[in-house]
Amino acid sequence: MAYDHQKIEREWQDRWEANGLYRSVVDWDRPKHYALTMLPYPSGDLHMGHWYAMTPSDARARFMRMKGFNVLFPMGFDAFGLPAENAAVQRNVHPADWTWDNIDRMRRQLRSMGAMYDWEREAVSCDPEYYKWTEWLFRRFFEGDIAYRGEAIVNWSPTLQTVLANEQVIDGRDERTGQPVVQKKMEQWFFAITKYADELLDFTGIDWPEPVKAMQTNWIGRSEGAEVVFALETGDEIPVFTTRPDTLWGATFMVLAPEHGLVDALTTDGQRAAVDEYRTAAAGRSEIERMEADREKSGVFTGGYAVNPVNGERIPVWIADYVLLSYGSGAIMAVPAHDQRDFEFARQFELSVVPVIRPVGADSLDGDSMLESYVGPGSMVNSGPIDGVETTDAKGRANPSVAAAIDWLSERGIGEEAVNYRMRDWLISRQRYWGGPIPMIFRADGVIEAAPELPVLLPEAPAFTGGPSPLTTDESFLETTDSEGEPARRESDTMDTFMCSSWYHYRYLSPHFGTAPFDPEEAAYWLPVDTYTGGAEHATMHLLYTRFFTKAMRDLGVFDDAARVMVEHGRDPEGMFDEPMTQSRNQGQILGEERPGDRLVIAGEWLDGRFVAESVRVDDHAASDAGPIVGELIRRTERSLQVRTADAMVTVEVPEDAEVEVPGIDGINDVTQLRHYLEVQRMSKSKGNTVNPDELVERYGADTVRLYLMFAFDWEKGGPWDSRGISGARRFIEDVWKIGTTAYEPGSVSDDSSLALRRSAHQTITKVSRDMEAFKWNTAIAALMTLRNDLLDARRKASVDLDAWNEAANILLVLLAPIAPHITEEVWSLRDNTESIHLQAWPEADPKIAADQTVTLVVQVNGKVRDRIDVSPDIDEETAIAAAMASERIQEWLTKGEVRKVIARPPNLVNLVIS
RNA sequence: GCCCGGGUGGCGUAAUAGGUAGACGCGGCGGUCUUAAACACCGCUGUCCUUCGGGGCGUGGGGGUUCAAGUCCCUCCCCGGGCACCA
Repeated sequence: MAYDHQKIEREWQDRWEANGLYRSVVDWDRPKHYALTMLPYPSGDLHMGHWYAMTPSDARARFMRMKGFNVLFPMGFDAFGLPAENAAVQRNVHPADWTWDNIDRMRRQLRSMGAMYDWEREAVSCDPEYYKWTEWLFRRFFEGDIAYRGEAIVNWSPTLQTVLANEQVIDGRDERTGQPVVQKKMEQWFFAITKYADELLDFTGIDWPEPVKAMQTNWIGRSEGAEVVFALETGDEIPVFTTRPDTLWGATFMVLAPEHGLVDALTTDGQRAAVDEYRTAAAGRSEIERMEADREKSGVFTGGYAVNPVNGERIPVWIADYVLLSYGSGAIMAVPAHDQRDFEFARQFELSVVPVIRPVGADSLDGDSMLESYVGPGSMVNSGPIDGVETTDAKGRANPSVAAAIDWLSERGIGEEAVNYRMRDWLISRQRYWGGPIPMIFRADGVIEAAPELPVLLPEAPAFTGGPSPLTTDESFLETTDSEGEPARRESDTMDTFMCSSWYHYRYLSPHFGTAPFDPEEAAYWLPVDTYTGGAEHATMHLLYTRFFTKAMRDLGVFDDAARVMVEHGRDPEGMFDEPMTQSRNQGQILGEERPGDRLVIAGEWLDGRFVAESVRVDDHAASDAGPIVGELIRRTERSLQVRTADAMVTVEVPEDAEVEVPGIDGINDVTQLRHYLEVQRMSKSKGNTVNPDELVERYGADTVRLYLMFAFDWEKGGPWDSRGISGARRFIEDVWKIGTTAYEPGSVSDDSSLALRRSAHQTITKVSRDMEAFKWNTAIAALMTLRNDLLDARRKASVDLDAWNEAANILLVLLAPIAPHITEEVWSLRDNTESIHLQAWPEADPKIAADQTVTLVVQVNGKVRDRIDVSPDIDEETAIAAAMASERIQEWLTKGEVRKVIARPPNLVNLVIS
């Protein structure tokens, strides 16, 4: 019987769905496991990256189920977002239609994976049944003072006509489109994520990848120091945050951000023109320009002065764009002697430099002659009350000089200990149509209140122009009445789509629940998520937001009902709602395959230093002297080719009338049909290096594709696709088919052979169990391939008894079931089993059978392997040494010197040190 | 510049606690089968030397600890990711 993957996979997918094999139901008598994969955006087609992210997590969920857990493994769609609006503008389809069509297509493609998703739990974030509760959460956040309206300088994308959160801006560009972002002052909705900064820095009790924890920690950017108030001569006061209050005595000037509110009042008439000019220039400077490396310090003196509160000195106040309004108070005290930026600024504008730290084991510094700031340890000088105090490299109060300064400042009421964060509050307003409406209304009397009725539905027939959001002009949407029945206006902004994905794992529990975001009965059993997998690119956005959401929901009592149900069932709710996901893992990325360019033979002539082609011919085997230019095509445009010849890189111009010949492509050829070199990079349609999973599934079957993806890469790393390697995966699957479906006929059977096969099988159980627990798919499959090799070897020799054969074959099938669910199910049922293989208990290795009968004792002389001897695994030290000494090969080495030392690690190693 | 990963055959990768480097697969080479090719099957495959017993070298470079280092320490180089005038 031949292996027909198409028939088998289709049939089993239908049967599993029909008999509800993957329905998950609360069962308090069984341990639960909530497995979750980051939900996809319904972009249209499933690509290799989806398969790479989703099939291993499916295998993990299946493994946990066979291990005895009641597993919940849901799937859904992150369905709001910009591409739907772009499609609306470009192709005149409604975003909802475009989105739902894509979801239908992706659901079909997802089914072809053979994953164990419980589709009755599916949630789609653009469904009113879903976004009603996103709005509801916004309202709770508003009532609980987490959501607030604030004015701030925001990142405005002219391309997208919307604002973006800080996290969504990378190198001054929008992380999605790569288009520039400008600074703009606007009133918007924010979430007070900074209230949770300290709790978000605490990762105790959650098993998350170290790099993600590090990235979140860096992103939050906590720094400890003091806030000190400087009085201005105008009578105003400016609070300043500093991590080095101990260096206050060395503060010789102050710098404000150009946008700082007190700049106007401070500026003297004589400086006004210069200040205004600088401020205009700074405002026009894009974020990208401001971040250009090695920029010279720029700034302008305001003409105003402040008083250093620790010594009463009059210090000048400058403005400069190296001080950011968004960090701290937008003002700094400058200590040029001990801060490199301040030092550069001081030298640039000839401001005084006063050292207050004497370096360890060195003379006092000289402010006039020093060449760079000093930031190392030493002792305080010129610092009045803290003179002589030691200063170290430690941060905050752990540094004695900082602690002394803070104490002194607070005693006097000049300043106090303070903590500052790099992270800003989360800006969630988006000037878009295709998102969850922010359920707020602006009353005629100026009061802002929550919409009384939810959901606030998106209008169905928006007018898309490609310009500003259609919601801003849709009167039928905007006109509403407030809680007192008076006319009012709706908020026209929608919510950042990261809001939808911050709580979807709760909606999955009960996607149709009508009275709360989730059913407390389900939540009490399933929460929290036990295993969460996805891409590391979400480390500082999605994964930080979702942690914040859970904590805010907890504090607003959203989980109270679930906690009560937990108690009823004897489960302690303490700590259950502090973090959304207990364990998290990241998969790497599948990149495109490297591809050589065509080998070209080009005829033509040199003209003004350029080569102009008359004919271009593809010939993979052309000798390097077959024409004037022969080499690999590296890059091409419509009229020029870059060719790497044996010794040079040549740019060839191809006029329209040049003759192009590409064998295998009929008709008149042109340069665009030439294949250029492609290095390893991300798969993308425009580069033409995508691999279509649907085609591979049709040709090889989902089981082979799943197996290959899990075998060929270190899952956490990913790497470039290699189209050749998949044949090995297919061969393995076919061997499993043969092993399982072809009757085994024992020949001259030996107990040793039978036991050896059983040993191999039981050792495989141990390895595969350990590897699957740790997401090490490649080594789990390598172990299964070894067992396959042993089974094929046993069949060839016909030397094992039937029981041993069957036991090993069954173990192979059951261990492979999570990775290749269809073929294992089919073979299992062909072997006269009536219950699904996916309901079988995960096998336990019998240590007696798995134990090796002999092990290889390595004998080293001076640390180099000189012989190997088979010995019993429980050999004692004395016997091992004796066996080593007795070896003929070792005897020879022993003649070369005297044994000085013997190290024995029975049963694996004996090392003889001779000299 | 700072913070994380990482560097092992032609390629993807593997190596619980410092103890046989290269498991497993791809590719390659040789053979069987075939009129032939493909498939399948069998064998070999880090590298150099070899009297075919074996020996030298080998995990980015250099140094160190140890009986023993891919693994630990110091230092440098390269690649990937994150952050970056953060007071």
